[in-house]
Amino acid sequence: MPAAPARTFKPTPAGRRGAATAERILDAAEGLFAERGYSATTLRDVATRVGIQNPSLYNHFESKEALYAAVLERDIGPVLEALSEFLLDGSEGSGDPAQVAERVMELLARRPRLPRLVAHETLSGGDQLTRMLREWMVPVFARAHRMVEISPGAERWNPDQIPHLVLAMYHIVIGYFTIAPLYEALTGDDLLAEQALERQTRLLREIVGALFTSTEKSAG
Amino acid sequence: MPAAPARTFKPTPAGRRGAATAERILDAAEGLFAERGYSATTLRDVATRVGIQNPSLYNHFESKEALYAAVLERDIGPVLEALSEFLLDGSEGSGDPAQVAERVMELLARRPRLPRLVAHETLSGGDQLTRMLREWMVPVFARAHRMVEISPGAERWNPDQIPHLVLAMYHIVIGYFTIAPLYEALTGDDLLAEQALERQTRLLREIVGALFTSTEKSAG
Amino acid sequence: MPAAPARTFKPTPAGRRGAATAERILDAAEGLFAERGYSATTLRDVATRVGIQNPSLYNHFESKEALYAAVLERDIGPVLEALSEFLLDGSEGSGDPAQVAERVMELLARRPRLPRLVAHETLSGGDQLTRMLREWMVPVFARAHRMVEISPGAERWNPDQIPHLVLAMYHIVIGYFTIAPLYEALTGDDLLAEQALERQTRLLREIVGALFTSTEKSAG
Amino acid sequence: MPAAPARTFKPTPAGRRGAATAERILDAAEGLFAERGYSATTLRDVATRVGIQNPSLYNHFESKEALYAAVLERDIGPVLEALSEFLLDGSEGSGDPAQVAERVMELLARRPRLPRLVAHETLSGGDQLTRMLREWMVPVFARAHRMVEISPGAERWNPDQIPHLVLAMYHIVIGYFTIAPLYEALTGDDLLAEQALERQTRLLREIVGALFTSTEKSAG
DNA sequence: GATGAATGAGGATTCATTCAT
DNA sequence: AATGAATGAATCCTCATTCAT
Repeated sequence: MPAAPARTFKPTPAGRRGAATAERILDAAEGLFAERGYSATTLRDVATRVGIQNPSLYNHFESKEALYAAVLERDIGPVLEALSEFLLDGSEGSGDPAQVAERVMELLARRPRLPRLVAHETLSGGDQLTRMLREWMVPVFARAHRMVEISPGAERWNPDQIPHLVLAMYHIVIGYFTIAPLYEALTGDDLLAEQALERQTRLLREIVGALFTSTEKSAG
Repeated sequence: MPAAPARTFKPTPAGRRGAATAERILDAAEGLFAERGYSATTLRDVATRVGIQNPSLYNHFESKEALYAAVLERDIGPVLEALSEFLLDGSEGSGDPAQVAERVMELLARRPRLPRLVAHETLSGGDQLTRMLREWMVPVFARAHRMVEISPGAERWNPDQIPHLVLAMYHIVIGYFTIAPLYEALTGDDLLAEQALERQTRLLREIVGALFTSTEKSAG
Repeated sequence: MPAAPARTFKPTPAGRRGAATAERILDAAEGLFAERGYSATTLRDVATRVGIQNPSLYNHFESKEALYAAVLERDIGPVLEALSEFLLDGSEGSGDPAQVAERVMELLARRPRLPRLVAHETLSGGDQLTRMLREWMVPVFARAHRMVEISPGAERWNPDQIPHLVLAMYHIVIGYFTIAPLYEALTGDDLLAEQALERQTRLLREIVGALFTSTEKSAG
Repeated sequence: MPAAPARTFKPTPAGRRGAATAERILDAAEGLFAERGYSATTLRDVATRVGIQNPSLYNHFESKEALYAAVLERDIGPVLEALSEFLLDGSEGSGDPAQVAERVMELLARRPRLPRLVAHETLSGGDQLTRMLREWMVPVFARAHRMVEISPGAERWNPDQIPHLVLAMYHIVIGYFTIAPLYEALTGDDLLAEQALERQTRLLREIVGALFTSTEKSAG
């Protein structure tokens, strides 16, 4: 991981507006990487968005790749961490798919660009960059897998379908955020608006309810 | 390397070389664009994969963008067309979500790189290139929307949830194919293997069944 | 000089409109070279203007340079030849600057693109291509030089001014045709229209009259 | 190699290298554009002549066209400005064709590459680039036009010949400088040598004298 | 910490030319 | 005689990166 001197404290070290430069670079980069992906994003774009000259980026990050890694880490890290925590610490509801879904929606709603970053990453293939993702994804998927196995309606699923089911849930969630910009361009509706997010959360709850609940009972 | 129908019988009979060059270029480009997306794909890569020199591409396509458009058209066109046909002709089962899902899986299974192309496209934003996608997506989504509205169990959903529901189904399907390479890299399992595809189809059917079926009755 | 099989006789060897292809190529090339000069003219432009495919040019001319040379030869050749003839054969009036000027105007008026070709050539420097020009220019200039020397009023000029004087006349004539397109773009007036050409001829005659006439009076 | 003020005292003190790089680029470009015209000049040639790597040009000019425009502006601007000033301020002699001619010769003698630039421009047609030229040319020509009208001897010319007359003078002047390199290649004489320039100035004065002087006698 | 200048590598594209058909 | 396909060389330009200031 790069030099990312994130979390400096100096409150705007003179002349600098708002956050420390490194942070502002991360913000700009996050936006651009999320919009266009890694290779379609140029450092000049990033610098321009920050309002600095592009060589200045190198005072904060060793390379484009390092910057990208820093963005991923900053963004994905906390979310996956929070999720892991919730899931693995056995917090209340951590075993209930519905509550997990809700929690994930909550987390992502606050970082709506993250899913696009992840999507770009997973699309662009399994290079080294994904290492981080892998490290976090694998255990989370494993946990989700177990969660499904022990959920009420588990008997409904063939064991070898469970990974597919987990993937399906994953795609519903990630895809929703990912497609938001295009959806807005097409329909004019903002999927990231609070109301829409609530609708989606409710939908998710219902889907989970329909899938992970003992059919007979839940119906009875 | 994909199914690229390269290696025609005659091992390039020295001279008739360019027989179906355009087609071979499209194949190569399809693969690369699907793997890496537009901007991460260089024309040199394409040319190399075809086994020609990169300026030769210009004998067949006017520009990188034109090549990309041609790939999209060749790939997406027929599938969406087939789908539209199926959906709009009122063919048998065209109103049944389960059968539609099945049909879509069938179509995509034969062109597994297509979903990645679409994913790259929808991710990279609403440029002009997506026009084609839009033109096809919008009516298909509209149709899906209507289909849900009249499906049994429709009363379970809030009207404004239906678009979300359609998106969810869309993402389950597209996401599955999209993540296949990464999934294989992570777990060793090939989601595009016949068995896996069958599992996914069955899963889809069950999900659809669970979601688009009158609850009371199915319960009763 | 190239293979330029100019002057074929076959009257349109089947399917071909109008002149033989080689001639049509020369026409197109003449126009483009005159407009844009050698390096700004592409063979594709030429071919397009002829209505053929650019490799076909090579059936008629060995190379771009050969084509250029052929154009120059076809265009400049006859004019300079006619001029030389007129000048050197001692035709009537061949020693009278006014009549020479008139004759030159006459010749150029019929080939108004020629001066631009010459201008491009003389501008683009003394490469090999100019050889032909040199071969023709030098004797003509020499002749003009002598003509001035023996003209009435010659005593008005310093001997070492005579080359300058010849150049001046040359530039008045060549420049007039050369600037025609720009002039038209700027003012809307077509310098190549018959009336304008007449005006210019008259002007030339008067200038020559004023410069190459015994100055006894003006001196007296 | 031209007057390029390269080789500043400090032999490029390693680091401050780029001192007046932009200026040196303009010098090099001026030379090449004047020699060969726009499209025959490659940026690599320019860079090589400057002694830098060709992408470095882009640190100083946005594109080849921008560089070209900058050259034109730097070169043509001041001269036309000086000329305009002289002509329009009613400076002493600004109404006297002979003195104007002299002044122009003076100005051009100091920037002998300028006429070639102008010639290339006027030859290569009326693209946008010529805008600057047009803007300057039109009023200057208009002024010259008026000047001729009120000069003694004006009654000798038909009103509609006056533009032709102005053009003729223009071509004598511009053509002289333009043909210098070729002339030297052909004859060995350098038209830009001081002596030659004086001869040409004198010639010009005499021509103007002969043309713009009350001709009562010659007419009578 | 910021930046102007420089650059090697590469990227899309054009061009003149060749060759087999 | 014409052309579709192919190509080496070159062109303009971009990009990530370095370095001295």
